[in-house]
Amino acid sequence: MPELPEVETIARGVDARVRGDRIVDVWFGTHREPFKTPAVRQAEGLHERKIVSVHRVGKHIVVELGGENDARSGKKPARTQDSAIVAQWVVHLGMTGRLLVTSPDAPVAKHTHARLRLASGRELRFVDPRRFGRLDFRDLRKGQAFAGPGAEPLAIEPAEFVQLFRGRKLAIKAALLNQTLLAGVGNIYADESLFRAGIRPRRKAGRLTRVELEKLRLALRDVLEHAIRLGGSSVSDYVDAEGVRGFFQLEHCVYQRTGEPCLRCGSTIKRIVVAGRSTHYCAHCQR
DNA sequence: CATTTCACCTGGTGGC
DNA sequence: TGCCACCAGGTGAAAT
Repeated sequence: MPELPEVETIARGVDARVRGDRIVDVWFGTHREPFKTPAVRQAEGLHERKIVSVHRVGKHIVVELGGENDARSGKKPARTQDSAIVAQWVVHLGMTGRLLVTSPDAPVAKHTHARLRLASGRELRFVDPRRFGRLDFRDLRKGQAFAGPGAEPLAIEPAEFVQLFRGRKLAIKAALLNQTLLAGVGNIYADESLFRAGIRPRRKAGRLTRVELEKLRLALRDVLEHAIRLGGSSVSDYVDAEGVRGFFQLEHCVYQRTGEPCLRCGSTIKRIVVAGRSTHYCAHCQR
């Protein structure tokens, strides 16, 4: 489901609704859980924490947590140092994951794997039919702070961008999808940015010129920023934290437009497979 | 090490 | 209506 613009949209929406709230009850499903940290340990760590903020790192959603969760020992939670971040809940949505803020009496969707009841009465729910998503709890006092791999496509400078691909023999499309190089780019925005930069997906990453790479960096940044403004791409079932669809799918130039005319030159959009992923491009506009 | 392939899942779609 | 093949926005382990 989600690439950088969708994850950014969701993180902003969740942040707006749960920032400052407190987790008062935690429920995890048990059926082959998509969890990095065992559900029991996550539930213990999340209980009675304050949600300080929610933001995006690459395709990950990081929930910053404060407060002492000593409710289990019967003591009242400490209120003084609430805003100091002591832990993180890291959510990766995989292909079909959703992070939803609901009212407590909203019907529980099939494939709901986690429910966090909040002091405000709302619930934060993780739903993921395909179970490619991951949930992870990190205790900062144990030095487990989350650091996403890869550079941020919205912030990377020209020289660093060039350096990422130097000497690499893999296809530029495959390189864009590699999260340890750039974090957050997936299949849609790889295809769309390569179209806008006029570069064929199968070109070897290390053979691109400095000028081409700068065109690509700017195309990627523009496409991602534009998509964020439109709330992401709703290709099948993607929705934001409120269940609202995005609109960038209406602006796709090549992605899932196989056989249709190129919006720029009119020639037919082709579909090939690169790095095991379907890849869409215009053979006339991309060289 | 760099790169490629494939398994992991459920669900939707379109052909017959 | 049903059955089946194929496709799907992501990763990371295993193979090359």
